[in-house]
Amino acid sequence: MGRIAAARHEQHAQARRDLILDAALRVFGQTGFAQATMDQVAAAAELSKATLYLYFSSKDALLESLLSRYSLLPELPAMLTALADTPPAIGVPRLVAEAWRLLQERRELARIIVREIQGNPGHARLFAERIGLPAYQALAGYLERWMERGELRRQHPLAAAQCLFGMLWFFLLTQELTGGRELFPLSEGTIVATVAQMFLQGASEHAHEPTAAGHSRQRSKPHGCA
Amino acid sequence: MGRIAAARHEQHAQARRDLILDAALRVFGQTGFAQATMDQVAAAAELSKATLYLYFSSKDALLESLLSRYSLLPELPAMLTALADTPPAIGVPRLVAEAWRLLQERRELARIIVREIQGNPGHARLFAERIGLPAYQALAGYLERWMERGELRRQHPLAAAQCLFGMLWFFLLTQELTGGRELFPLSEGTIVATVAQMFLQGASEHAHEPTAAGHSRQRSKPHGCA
Amino acid sequence: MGRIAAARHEQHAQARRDLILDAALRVFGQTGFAQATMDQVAAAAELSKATLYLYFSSKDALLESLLSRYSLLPELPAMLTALADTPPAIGVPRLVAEAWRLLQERRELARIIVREIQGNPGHARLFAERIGLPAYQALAGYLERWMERGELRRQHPLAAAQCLFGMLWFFLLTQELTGGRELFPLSEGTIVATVAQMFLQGASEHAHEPTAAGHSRQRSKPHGCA
Amino acid sequence: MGRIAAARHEQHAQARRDLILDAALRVFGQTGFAQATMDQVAAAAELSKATLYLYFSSKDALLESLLSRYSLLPELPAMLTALADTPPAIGVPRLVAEAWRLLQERRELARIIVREIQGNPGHARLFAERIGLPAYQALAGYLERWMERGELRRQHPLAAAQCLFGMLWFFLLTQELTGGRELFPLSEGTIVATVAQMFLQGASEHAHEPTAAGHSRQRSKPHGCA
DNA sequence: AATGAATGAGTTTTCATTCAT
DNA sequence: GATGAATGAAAACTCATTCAT
Repeated sequence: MGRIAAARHEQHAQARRDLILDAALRVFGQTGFAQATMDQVAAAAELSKATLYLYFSSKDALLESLLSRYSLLPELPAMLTALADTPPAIGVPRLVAEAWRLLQERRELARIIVREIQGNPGHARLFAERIGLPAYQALAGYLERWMERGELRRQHPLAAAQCLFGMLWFFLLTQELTGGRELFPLSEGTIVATVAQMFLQGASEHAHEPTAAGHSRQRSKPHGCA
Repeated sequence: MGRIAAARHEQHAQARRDLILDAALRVFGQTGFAQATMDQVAAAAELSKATLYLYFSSKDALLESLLSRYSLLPELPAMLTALADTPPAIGVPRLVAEAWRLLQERRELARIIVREIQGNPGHARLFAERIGLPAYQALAGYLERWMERGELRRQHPLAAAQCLFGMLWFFLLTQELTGGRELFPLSEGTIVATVAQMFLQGASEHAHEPTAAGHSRQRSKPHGCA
Repeated sequence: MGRIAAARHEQHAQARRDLILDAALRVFGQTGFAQATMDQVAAAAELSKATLYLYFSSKDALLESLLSRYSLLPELPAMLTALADTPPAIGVPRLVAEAWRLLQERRELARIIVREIQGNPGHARLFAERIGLPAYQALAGYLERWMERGELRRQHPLAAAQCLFGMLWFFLLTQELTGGRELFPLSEGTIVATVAQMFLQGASEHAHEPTAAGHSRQRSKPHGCA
Repeated sequence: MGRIAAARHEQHAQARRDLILDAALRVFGQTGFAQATMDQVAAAAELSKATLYLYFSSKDALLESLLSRYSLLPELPAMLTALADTPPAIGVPRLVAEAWRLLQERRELARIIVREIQGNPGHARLFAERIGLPAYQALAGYLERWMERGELRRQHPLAAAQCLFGMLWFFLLTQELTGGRELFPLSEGTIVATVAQMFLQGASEHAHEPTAAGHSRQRSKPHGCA
């Protein structure tokens, strides 16, 4: 097989893999990995079941590939680099809006991750290392930078990042769960605004008073007023 | 069968159901509902497989019962009633600490809910109505009361409640995922403090300035000051 | 489960195992292990396929059990002990006749052994150690005893034993192969007599002359006659 | 297509067929026909799987061809013609040595024959007619000739031939089975000598006395001797 | 009430075979 | 002539569920 033929070959194989992964994403996302059958995936890919096995050695390998290849928020690091000099008051709302949009688009993958990662240490590690950590670290880096500049309160940057993701994730989850928002009819705008605001200023009317949460770190400003 | 015998009978049946549900909780939580087998449940309950079917008509019915009977945070309404007059600065940290503790205890159920609710509208509705909403509404009621008293910023109380749960949930999730916190080594104290603080004051150093998130609601710069 | 129940239970399980092994013996012997399907075995045992798996964990395990449990000529050692003092001229023909009869009865197992043992070192070793060697050694012991008494020519007793089995085996094989002896229409009597005679006296009319096979052992007798 | 082109064409096809048969011989011999896959054969022939089907219409046809084309001991008739006037005392040992050598070389084919012929009447007939019988008849002819000359005992010549082949075959089998003669460490020389000797003179020290095997044929106590 | 035993309906996986290029 | 790609048909194995005791 000549070089050109080999290249065409690999191109075709890649296209097939993508086609199948895409079908699997839909099917696993819909039905759950364990309940989904290879028949369903084959039907979704419009291929025969046997063909799947030309490109993936087993059902498990297919899931593995799915979790390896796709990522939830790969754009996040770039996004945060672009926003590096945008202060949080502006940057965080933008970030939240964009992340929400992307998560919405990828709810299928998100569903799979949530369901299949638990109880499988291998997948969990894969996820943590390849998807979770990069996103956390990118956001934590941004937050830390603005902590240093005095715009954000000093705190554990990874923990803060998790809070932000947690709110987003949970809204995604409840939107998902309620299928068609019958129960919690929050508009997309409300969600994004609430998360951004909550992340920046919290819920208190009088911010920055010492709480009972045990932060001894004394802060001077608040009621100061010259 | 006399009345007394019938009562004894029902008592026994109830004990059996509980025994089985408890076993199922452990097995499904560990292995996932779909992957778990009735054999595993029977072994965990130290009963024969056929006996399970005396008390639950099917594997699905068992899950159904599990989701119906157990609740994640049934104590929450009572807790919030007790805290009704405790201001958020004190009440929220307490609430967070207690909720975290309870969620930790019930991570098995939490895992099942996360995995099995998705893609099953029936389960989702069940969860939302019997577990989610009560908790949200109890918390939202508390928050609303303190919004009215001017201690908390006015905002959609259900959305705010979701933010709080989202943060907690996500920490629980990541603790779970990473199996033994190798990757995100946050102490329990840090988690609770971070969530409480984030909920109350957010991440900003200078709180309560208008953000770009588009809240036109003008706020009278806290505490006047000239 | 009481002791009696447990015993009844084990008894039943053993009966089932035997039933299945017997069916497998017929099916594998007929069709060959690889070509045979578990459906065929199930049908032969008049059980459902799933039931087979209650008693044998896999198709391979079934074969394994077959080869472990059944033996081709387990009676041989006892037979030879009984014949220990019978001189070869009488004992060997009896032995041959009996062995032929038993092999005929067990041609199914013999077929399986011939086919499945090759290429599977594990099975080969199992066979050699549990079936082959015992038979060889029993026969070799008998032969050696009569070599010492001067009734049999001194030679490698294991090799001699193999010659005897080889002749029997090959007749069995050709009878098998030709299905209904159309091609080699040898009566049972002819076969047994031929083998015994060949083993005892060989084919030569003038026995015991030095052959070209390099037997330096000089023998005096033959044409001697003073 | 001209005559020359056609010839070239046929030549090429024949070369391909041989290439494939050779690969199949190795693969089937190693793995067993049923377990072997066409992929393996293709890989061994360094051709694509589809190409195999250009030259053989099916996997079965390939086996058929194998059994038809190759033969175990096609040299035997010629060998025996050459030895026709060599007396058994010399001829048989030579024959045995040569046959053993050839069988060793063709153990792959021997293995296939042993395994695949059973249970397939078609193959069995093919083998018997094309491979077995010719060899038997050639040997039987040789034996018969020397029976007539009084050098060999009168007996069923086909049966005697089978005895000889049986011993050889069985040694081949056990050598095969034990993989590397760990259990029966017989040298090639011992095997050949034992078989030849056993065939010629049997195992008895005092040959040619009447045995219990029921040979009514009275033998005149070799060479009278008063 | 409890359970050992049995199984039908599926699921994953394999492989001989075909066909467009 | 050769082959990469595709697949229908079948086989091993599983498991929720039933039933006789």
